[in-house]
Amino acid sequence: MSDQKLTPQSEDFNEWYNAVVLRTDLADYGPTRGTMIIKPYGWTLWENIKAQLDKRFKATGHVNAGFPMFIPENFLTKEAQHVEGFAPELAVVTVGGAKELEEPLVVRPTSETMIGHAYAKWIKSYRDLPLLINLWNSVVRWELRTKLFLRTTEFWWQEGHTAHATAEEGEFETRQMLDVYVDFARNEAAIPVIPGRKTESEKFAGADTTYTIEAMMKDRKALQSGTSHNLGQNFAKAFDIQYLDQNNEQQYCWTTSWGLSTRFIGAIIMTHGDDHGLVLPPRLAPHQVVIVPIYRKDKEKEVVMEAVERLNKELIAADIRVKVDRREGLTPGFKYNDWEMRGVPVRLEVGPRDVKKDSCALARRDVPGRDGKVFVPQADIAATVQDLLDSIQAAMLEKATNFRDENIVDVASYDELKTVIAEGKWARAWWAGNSEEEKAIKDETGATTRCYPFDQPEGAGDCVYTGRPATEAVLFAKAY
RNA sequence: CGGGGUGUAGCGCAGUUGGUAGCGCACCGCUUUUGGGAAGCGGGGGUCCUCAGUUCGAGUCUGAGCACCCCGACCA
Repeated sequence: MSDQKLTPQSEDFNEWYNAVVLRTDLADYGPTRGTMIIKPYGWTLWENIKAQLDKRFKATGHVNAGFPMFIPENFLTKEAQHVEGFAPELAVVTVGGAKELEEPLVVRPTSETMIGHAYAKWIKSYRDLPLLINLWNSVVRWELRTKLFLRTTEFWWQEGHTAHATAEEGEFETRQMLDVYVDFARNEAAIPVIPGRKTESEKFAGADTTYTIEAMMKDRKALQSGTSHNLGQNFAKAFDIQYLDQNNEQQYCWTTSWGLSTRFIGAIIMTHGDDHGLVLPPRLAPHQVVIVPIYRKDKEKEVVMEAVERLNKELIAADIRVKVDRREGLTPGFKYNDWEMRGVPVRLEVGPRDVKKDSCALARRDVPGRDGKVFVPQADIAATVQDLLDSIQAAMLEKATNFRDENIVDVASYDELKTVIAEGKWARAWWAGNSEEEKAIKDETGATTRCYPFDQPEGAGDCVYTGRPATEAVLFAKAY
């Protein structure tokens, strides 16, 4: 339960974040370093995220499956880039059933290799393609520095894995699934992500191309919130995923993978949260409406609760996720603050005075305090609340979009880039540099390339760092 | 894995020259309260991070170990 005020974001964003996660009961620390217990409130949010994504995956022809958590160690070594990328962060099991294992087992950091093994067995002919499978699971990466939701040793996610007959189909799939993430982020989470392509140095280990959605947090740091990889034929060759084409010739498949994790909860927290706590987008919030009854004596309680139950039923009947706060011994004022901290989009208050007037109070979370409170008739409450939820959802997206746009600056020189980054903003610049030059910029400014955004400026220009002719602009920002 | 810091009730902390552990919040009970973070009274809760040492006696002194946090390097 909540007690005192939170540290304001402006004072210490990091402390604000940790306190919000713990005090709103989204998550807790696990007993071993870097692990996270996702509590029911956080898990319900994750379930709502899952439902929206899963719906979109099914609509694009994908099916779910379950794959083993233990991967034979030699699988990881088959794709050169992949091993190099993941070797430092693997958890390895060497003992099973009290006996030393013949071959150590890697706890999956991601399932490309296990999928490669299976797809090689399953795919024989062009008739078996495309193969479109998604996994909902958890993976383990031995991170050195962890933070709840953003980077934990074990995290939950979905990983899609597909195999196709042609390069074009593979690329189409990779882009299509990034579009799914963009649509989900914007329309369900009210997060105006920027889709784009990663530079060479920021690519997934083993991918030809990595696409990303980048989100701007309230401290203006960037958060990579979902990725989609075109794996080309790299894994197909490493795992011998071949099919016989119409001409009776063996061909290597073209594979993709794409993932979005519980990190996205961190994106929601840091995109919308304010000094009062969480602000959850109505479409994903575990509770869309909380009803707080107000009464003093038993006689008041009786009439108030009668109205509360009636309103509750009407909202449930309209498929609105509603919770009645029936806790005794807490003042209404306490409950207002409590649910505000937990980010519930709409609070509905009913007291004796409302009962007399057939009214109730509606408070919208995106406008905290008394300012966001209006009195409305009880009649047609479901329609009134639904309108309010829609309007909150839209307002949150608009606010986040404005914030994002105000904090991205086009820069024409390296000096300008340094200034903009030092101000905490993102810089968009013409770019024709290589990985070493990216590294140099990171060392000097702390900023990394986030992506070549799909939304590009007109024309061409000179690279902000090297002065070489550039045809693409890249986004620089400090990132989580 | 480097540099710094911290380990005492669920959380935040105090604990004097070494003398047998306390405060606030939270929790439980009762009473009065309840339209923007209520109050009184009564209660429960501790391997003082671990191990070893010094001492009649260690939360306090010594040594070793462990864990966590912050800052860097590495990463969804």
